[in-house]
Amino acid sequence: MAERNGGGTRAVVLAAVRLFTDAGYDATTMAGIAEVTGVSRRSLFRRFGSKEDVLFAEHDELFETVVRYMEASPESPTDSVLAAARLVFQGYVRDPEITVPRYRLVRAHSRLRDREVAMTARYQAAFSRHMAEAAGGGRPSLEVEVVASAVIAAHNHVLRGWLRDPDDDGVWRRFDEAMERVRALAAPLFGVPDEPVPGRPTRVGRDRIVVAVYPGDTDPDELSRRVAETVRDRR
Amino acid sequence: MAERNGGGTRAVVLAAVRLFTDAGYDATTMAGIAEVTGVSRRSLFRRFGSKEDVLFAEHDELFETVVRYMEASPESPTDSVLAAARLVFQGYVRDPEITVPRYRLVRAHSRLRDREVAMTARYQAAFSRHMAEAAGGGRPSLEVEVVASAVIAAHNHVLRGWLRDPDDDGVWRRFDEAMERVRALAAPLFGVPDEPVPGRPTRVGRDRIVVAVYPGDTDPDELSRRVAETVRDRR
DNA sequence: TCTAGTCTGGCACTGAATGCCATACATCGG
DNA sequence: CCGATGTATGGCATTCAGTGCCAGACTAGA
Repeated sequence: MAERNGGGTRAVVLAAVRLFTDAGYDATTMAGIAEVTGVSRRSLFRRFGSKEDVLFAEHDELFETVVRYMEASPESPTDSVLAAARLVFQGYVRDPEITVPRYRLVRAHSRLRDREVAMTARYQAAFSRHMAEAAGGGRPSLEVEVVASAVIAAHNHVLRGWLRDPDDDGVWRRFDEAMERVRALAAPLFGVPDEPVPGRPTRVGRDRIVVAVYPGDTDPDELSRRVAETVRDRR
Repeated sequence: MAERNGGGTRAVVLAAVRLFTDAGYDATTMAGIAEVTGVSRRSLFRRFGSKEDVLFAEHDELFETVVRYMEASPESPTDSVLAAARLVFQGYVRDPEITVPRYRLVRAHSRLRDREVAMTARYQAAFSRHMAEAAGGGRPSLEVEVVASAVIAAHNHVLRGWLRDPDDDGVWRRFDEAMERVRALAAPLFGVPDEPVPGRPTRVGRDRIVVAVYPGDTDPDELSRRVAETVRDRR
């Protein structure tokens, strides 16, 4: 047996990441990780479940944390989802020692890429569920799922930028901007009672935004008349 | 050696699906599939690559087809993406013999679920790339990625409904409605030059839709005046 | 007919993943 | 202090996915 040193989970993950990046993911065996860390091969499987899960162990913990946080959040469903996304982002940015090399590995191996994608899908599902439950339970509506996917897409867009250049300073500003744009996108979706009927302007959101949707060939005078009418009605 | 019958790829897939649903995915071995289909174990791996890929072989073909179609499409990038999504949907609906039992398997096994999710992520990436190239190349912008994710989310929303109840008639109507809503969502994102500035109405899309975004407390008269003005300008 | 290229099956091997059992260790009631 | 109980660990054996290698069958073309 090798010497007893790297017992901590995080130490094992770090050692594994180092092996993966140095020798290659496929070339690194669980026996090799066992040898380096001093943890037996069998125990590695017990603690992490699989070779991939060694690489994503930290991320799994993050997921648990974020979901618990989101479900306990007192804010509106949209706000708690956005806050949760911020937590996820923070989980990455705060730990570049693992997330950055992992990103490189993920880009190179399609199997790992699938695993990473699956993680974000889990977040998306959790976000959808959270918003659906706040909206009275049942299955997530189309709007809810679109918003959840938009949050994830925006998150990943900014995140990938950071992963390519972890020294960039403006990440947090860009992240918050992206989330604000998603919020603006989401607002009309939730405000519309049934569906955005073309030709019928609809006041949306208690006090934030008005959105009007018309066929492009609507007569301008007729259009402005209808808009004014609707806005006045609900004022 | 077993008798030489199920040589065709589709026949192999169907046999495998049957085995998976009858005996369970984990309990079914590649040797078992080889025995039933009369194709040798070695050839199964050569043709499909892995056990999972047997289940998703048809889907991989579909992906190739859809991407080729989309890239050759003469329509606007948004339209060709929506048409591509329609093709994907058709790929599912037209082949319930495989897609429906696969859905059940995917729901039960997290590994297969990850694989399924990875497929939709591939579509999303292809959609993003297509729109990004049409917009002058380079990396996909935030807007492009959000729209691609919304298309996928809407597609999956309707698809899951159908997979739960494949006998439902109204699928295509609901699919087209969902896509129209995504189109309405996408229009303002692409039409606005920089970001959706509150208070400045913007004409979007050559001849389809007008969307105006304002702060909720905008004076109704001022609002209708601006809308009319903008619409007239670009007419 | 000979040949080059392609597809297939059989065989052996690596390595991930799991079940089983024995052991070390910590915790707690006596 | 000690035995009992629960838990984490290591070692061992086994199954099975996945791959490299080689031999034979089949096809197309000179």
